[in-house]
Amino acid sequence: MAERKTYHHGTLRQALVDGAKEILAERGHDQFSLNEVARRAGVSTAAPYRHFRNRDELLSAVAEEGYVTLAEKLENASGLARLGGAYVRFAHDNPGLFVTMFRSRPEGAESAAGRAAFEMLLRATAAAQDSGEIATHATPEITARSLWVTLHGLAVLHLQQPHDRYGLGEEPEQLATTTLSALLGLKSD
Amino acid sequence: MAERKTYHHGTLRQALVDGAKEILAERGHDQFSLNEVARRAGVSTAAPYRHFRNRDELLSAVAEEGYVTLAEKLENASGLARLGGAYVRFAHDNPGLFVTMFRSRPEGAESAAGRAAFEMLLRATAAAQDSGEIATHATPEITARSLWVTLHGLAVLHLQQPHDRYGLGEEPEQLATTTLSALLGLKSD
DNA sequence: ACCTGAACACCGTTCAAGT
DNA sequence: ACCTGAACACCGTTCAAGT
Repeated sequence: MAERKTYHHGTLRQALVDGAKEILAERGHDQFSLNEVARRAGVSTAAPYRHFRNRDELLSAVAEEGYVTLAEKLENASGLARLGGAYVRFAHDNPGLFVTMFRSRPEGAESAAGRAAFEMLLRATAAAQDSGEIATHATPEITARSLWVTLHGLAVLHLQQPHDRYGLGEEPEQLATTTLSALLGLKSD
Repeated sequence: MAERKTYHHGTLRQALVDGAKEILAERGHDQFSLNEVARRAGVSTAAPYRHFRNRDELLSAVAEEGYVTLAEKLENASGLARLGGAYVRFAHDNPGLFVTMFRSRPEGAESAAGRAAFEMLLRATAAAQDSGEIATHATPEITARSLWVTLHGLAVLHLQQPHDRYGLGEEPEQLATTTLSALLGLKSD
């Protein structure tokens, strides 16, 4: 807990992560540049390499924070339909961050927050099965995983084709409700 | 239909498309380089710009051929489970091409082959509804779209996490069957 | 310990010039 | 009409050198 002093910057590492998030929000994942992150932080292009092994490792740190935020959003949603809506909403509101989260290769250990997000979906699935809201022979794990897969596909395709082409709706919440309803016969509320 | 002679190359345009496919298969979408395509074709890095406006337009041409191949694969599959298996199998066997297909922004007009692929899923969905194999209140269009979304999510997540983490299986066909069964109660055959 | 300055190989793209 | 050669701005990454 000793007070640390850094040469030019207080906490360059976090400044880089924050700057990366800014660029992702402004320009998207495809236009992300490590050199630009350094420029925004006011340091040389070599400076980030004191804190991250390479560009991908910085993006992994960004992704990890993204998973934490996503898990928070999901916590505030109850029920399968709202959970699904929150997932697609997150992707819709943070496209660059969302794409980054699912591009960064989780080497070995998996994100704890990412795991926590899945656990929420798992609990909601088990509850919906217990209450008879959804009827499936599959285990809660397999069912929840299948739902995750569906929500992820919905988010990904929505980011590429934001306009409504198949009557699923335009708004993230509507997309999730319509899709889950079509597959599971889930009630909208 | 006049015989055309090109300076150094017979049909550079197709050579570039083919070379791009090779690189995508060898190195994947992230490592794709337009300059390397030119190098492989034995032309200068400026030559591709006689045939494509830019890098993205070449990748769009590649994507279009990918949709044609995908539609062919789907044609040889009958029933929802086999269609789904063929979709995930295609992504599994051609990851670089698959990613390219869903990154290239369809400006205005949509791929005819991509539309044809969806039509096949739509017909299989309607048939499954008619036979009572699947029971859902939703229209065939919305149901088919929801299934497409699911298969796409399955393919995307499988490419990132090829190992079996949730008991859905390892093989593309198994993944599709397990997932569709969990959501729809679809019979494996 | 942390950052700079300068370099390297590479990228996408442009444009005058060659045939 | 089609391609080359050379240039431009930019990228990710490395490394000796500064403080």
